[in-house]
Amino acid sequence: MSNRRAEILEAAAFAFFERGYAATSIDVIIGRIGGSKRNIYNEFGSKQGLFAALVSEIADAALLSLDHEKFDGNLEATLRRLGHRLARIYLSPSLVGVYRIIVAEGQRFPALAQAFYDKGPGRAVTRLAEVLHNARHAGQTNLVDCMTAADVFVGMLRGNLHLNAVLALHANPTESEIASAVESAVHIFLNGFEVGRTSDQ
Amino acid sequence: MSNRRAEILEAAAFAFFERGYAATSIDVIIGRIGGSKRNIYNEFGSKQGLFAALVSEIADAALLSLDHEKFDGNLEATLRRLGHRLARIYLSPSLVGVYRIIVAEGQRFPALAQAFYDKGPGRAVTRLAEVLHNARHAGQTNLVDCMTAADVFVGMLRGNLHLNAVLALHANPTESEIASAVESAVHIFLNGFEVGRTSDQ
DNA sequence: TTCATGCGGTAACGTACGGTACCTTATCCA
DNA sequence: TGGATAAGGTACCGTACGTTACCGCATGAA
Repeated sequence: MSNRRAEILEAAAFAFFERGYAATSIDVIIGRIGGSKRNIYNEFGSKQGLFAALVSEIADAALLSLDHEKFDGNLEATLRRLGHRLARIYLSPSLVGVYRIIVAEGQRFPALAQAFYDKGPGRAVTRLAEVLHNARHAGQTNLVDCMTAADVFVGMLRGNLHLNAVLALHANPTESEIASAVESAVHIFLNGFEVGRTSDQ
Repeated sequence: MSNRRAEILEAAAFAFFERGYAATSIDVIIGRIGGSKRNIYNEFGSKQGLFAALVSEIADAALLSLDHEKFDGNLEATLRRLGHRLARIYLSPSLVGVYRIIVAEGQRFPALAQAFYDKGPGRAVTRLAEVLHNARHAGQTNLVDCMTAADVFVGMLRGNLHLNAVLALHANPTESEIASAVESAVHIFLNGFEVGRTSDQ
């Protein structure tokens, strides 16, 4: 894991995220950090190999922090905490960038799309399903289909702010926007939209 | 609105959806339907112009059917019907195709991304907010923030199946998968996940 | 010190792209 | 029927890309 390798990956991320996969040239990437294209071809073999390494690295690193999430005895608090973390991950520039390109190139690189899903959203769903499973064992819920429930919750979180981020319609959601989106998701997930809703405005 | 124009747009859609914007050449598009590149450049001016026309047309046509949706006195039934229609729209190959490319190119064509959102997801949210507003006037609900509620509901629907479709991980969701996703979304939106949940399995 | 080995830089190759100049052909009005 | 006008086809231009051949240079062993 040389330093040069990391340097190349960082420059590649910057370039790919800015211009997309097809529109980014090896020359531009190497132009950012100096040196020659041989650096890239010696290390990654091809443009495709460089991109695959980048996707793998970013998706893996982004979701890693979720693995330490545990059910702490309070389902609502756990959902809120996990939701916050997940929302922040999904809105992080690097994951949004990878998402954009994977979406565009998924059909041409099916293995990459699958790997991205497994390391990213798939892992989030699995992790949440485990949390819900533990909560059921602790008597905090009696829902049976933990996997579907996790799917829905993760989908809600992604739906709220992710589309805007992905389409680059708004620069950055504020902290309070994120908090409010997570709050809505948790509340609806547990109670539905109306029941016990704090009537704002 | 000549026939030739429609023919070009259809071929362009096919090519763009298959290979992405940057990787699709004018030659390939015209190769599908015969003739010469002058047809495209006379009608659309540039590759960008062709793509913009395509996005506008597809996003506009896809969401058009939503404009006839009305609140019919039963909120749950209305949500279910609107949800079904929306899910089908979001999963339609043409909208998935446009979404893929818009996501990838949104940063370089901000106006296109905005237009896509306004004609697509934005219109869906607005339409649903109106339905909820009417439902409130009819006494079927007392929720106050119709816009946020609509946002969440649309997000839930998108979250469930859309990601899989967009990443091309599964060929086509079955009718029953769509129905079950809509059912989950409606149920959770109204009641939360557990309350009164039909215990499947 | 010498020689082998492998990496880094340069320059180029072959290809393919978006766009256009130019010529041909069809269409339409008088 | 004849002439003008627009559209279609062909061939090409300049450019830029991914990749590689080739060469110099540093490094480490003997």
